[in-house]
Amino acid sequence: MRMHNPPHPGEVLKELCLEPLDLTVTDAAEALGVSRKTLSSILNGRSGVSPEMAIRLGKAFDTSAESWLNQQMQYDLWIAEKNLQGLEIERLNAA
Amino acid sequence: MRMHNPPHPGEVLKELCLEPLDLTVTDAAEALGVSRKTLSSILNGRSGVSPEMAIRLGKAFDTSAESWLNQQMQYDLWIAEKNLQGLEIERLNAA
DNA sequence: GTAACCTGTAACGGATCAGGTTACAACTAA
DNA sequence: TTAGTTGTAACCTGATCCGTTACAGGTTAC
Repeated sequence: MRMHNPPHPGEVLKELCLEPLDLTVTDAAEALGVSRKTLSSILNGRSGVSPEMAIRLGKAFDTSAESWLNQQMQYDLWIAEKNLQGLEIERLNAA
Repeated sequence: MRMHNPPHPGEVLKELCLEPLDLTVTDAAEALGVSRKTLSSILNGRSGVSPEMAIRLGKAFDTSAESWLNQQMQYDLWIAEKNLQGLEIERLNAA
């Protein structure tokens, strides 16, 4: 409800990390210790940021792994909410 | 680094949601719209809380889906950090 | 033009995971 | 004994992460 179309973490990664440093996908992937395809897939929004990838990003860019996973979470949640649109679930918590 | 052994969300779910309401696994699973096995698997720490499950939990127990996913994230991150123990990644952020 | 990169991506395969159904053994309570 | 609850094994489907290899298209330098 809160977030309208949260950005895919890959966009943020590209705009805030790779582009400012003029890093090529190839070089960044090598530095992160993953294949070029894996990083490219994230940058183009075809894969999510896994916990392990979040740790790699945190170490490489001196950020917190949590911040990357939080972005991924917001994105996944937004997708899931669209998928479960109209789902009715009875309230279980007693007053 | 911060969290020592964060609890699996299933533990929290059992202790804070099911037990206080005397809810059986069978009844809760039915109310959530998932199979008994799926819920049991989460409660016993054999499955994680997916984004869709987080939404179901949020609706059923009047909590935020984010809170469930955050717990799952902390747990996943803790596991991933153990798996990547000793991983060295060169710092890429220019000063 | 040619060579050297960088890039996205298709096409494999492997591993893991969420989720379902069915079925069974164990336990508890009426 | 009978009924309800529970964990879980077995099996299936679909999705996702990651890897390698290979290709086509782009850019840049010579």
